[in-house]
Amino acid sequence: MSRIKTVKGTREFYPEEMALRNYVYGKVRAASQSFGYQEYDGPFIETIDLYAAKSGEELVKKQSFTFQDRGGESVTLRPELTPSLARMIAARQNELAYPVRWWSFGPFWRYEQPQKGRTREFFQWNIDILGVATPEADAELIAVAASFLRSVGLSPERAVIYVNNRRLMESEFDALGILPEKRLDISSLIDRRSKMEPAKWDDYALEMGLSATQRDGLKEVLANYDLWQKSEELSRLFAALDVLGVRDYIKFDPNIMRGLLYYTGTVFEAFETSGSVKRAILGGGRYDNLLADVGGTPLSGMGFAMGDVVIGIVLQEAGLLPEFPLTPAPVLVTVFDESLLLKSFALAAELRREGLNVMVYPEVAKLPRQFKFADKMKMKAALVLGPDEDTKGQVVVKNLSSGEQAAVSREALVEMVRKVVQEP
RNA sequence: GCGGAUGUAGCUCAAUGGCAGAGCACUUGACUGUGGCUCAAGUGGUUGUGGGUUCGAGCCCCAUCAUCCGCCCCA
Repeated sequence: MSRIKTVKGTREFYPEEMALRNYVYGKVRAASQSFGYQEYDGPFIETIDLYAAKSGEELVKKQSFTFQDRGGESVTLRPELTPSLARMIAARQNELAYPVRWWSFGPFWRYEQPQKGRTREFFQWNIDILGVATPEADAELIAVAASFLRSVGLSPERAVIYVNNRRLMESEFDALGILPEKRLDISSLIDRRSKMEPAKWDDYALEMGLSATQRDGLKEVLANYDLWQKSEELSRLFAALDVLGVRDYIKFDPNIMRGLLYYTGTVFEAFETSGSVKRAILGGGRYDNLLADVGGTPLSGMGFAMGDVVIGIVLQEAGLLPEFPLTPAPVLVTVFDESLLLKSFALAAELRREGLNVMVYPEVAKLPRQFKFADKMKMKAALVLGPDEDTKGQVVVKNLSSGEQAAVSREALVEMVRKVVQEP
């Protein structure tokens, strides 16, 4: 059988996958809202200019979904949210109550090669605090991330948030005599270290223009896990994380750089420690020039993002997902025969008016078929309204887990159904 | 953009170059007012696609498409 295929890198959300997506969304919402963050969203399509200015044209042209609309304008399926956020903030820069705390969970598209943990269409949690530049604000946002990890069952033994500070690293680079224009190269050099063999990396560092002395000095810096003590920012950050109750998730790591240019202070990334996914679960940092490209006055902010794909795999592999009900309705009203069809419908309606989620079999069918349906849907109760019950004003309520059943009067029915449904 | 692997039933996978199979799922029955468990029977295939080698190809060769894994990149 030939089917029309899906677009490369997209996913279909069957009810099971939709339940997972909504589960993550729910945990994201709970973590965000418990710290007072407001939900917002931007457009899903934007002009390409919005990204070209900030992210660099190469990246946008090669790795985004861009096309001409019927009016001839180049539009892009959004690859990230930050530029839209910047524009939205700039438009109301003087009216907003600072600090602004905003979060979002929505779809994004990137034209990349799909592989484990990476699709071309994905959902991403974005959360930012704007208009305040203290280490304590950084700590709060990291605490949101940690709260989320805890809420989905990822304990500090399983997930770690690695923290570093760009300013600290830059002063270390300066001390080694590394010129400011080399910083970007050095960042990618550091990022690449874990992926290369030590000897090769040593050579590579020289190719990047470091002297042997500088390289060895850099290696010392990268191995110094007490380096944070030299940074007042990091000391304050860790003190705040401590009282926020999430210090157990945090590790200082001078190797965390987050390649991008625009981070200026705290940077962090969360990883799952034991599983097969090597990619970061989430990551972010502090930036100082959010509104520079969209016409506002500079505003400092701190934010992070988390895609739904990696966290989904991590939770699945760790066995941390709860069992999602297949159907929101735990009760099936069966249909005995043609003459009782509408009475079953009426019975279902009556139960719904009592606030119960109820399905009714929508046609006359053999009872085994109807019970099999209820079973496959993992429903908790099946009701039978046959000729005998109809005459006596009763309904049979069957508990599908235990197999027990009883005929009950219409007056006692709702209570009985509630009782069966509420059993674990 | 580069490299590696894999495409066989709805799903997961078998099958020395020689009759295309199993498990699960599905349908029916054992069971005419009741699901799960068990048993029995049954449906289901252009072996991704196009060429080639061969008496004979799921298997070998070439091309192509797709998927997966990794590299690059990762806002």
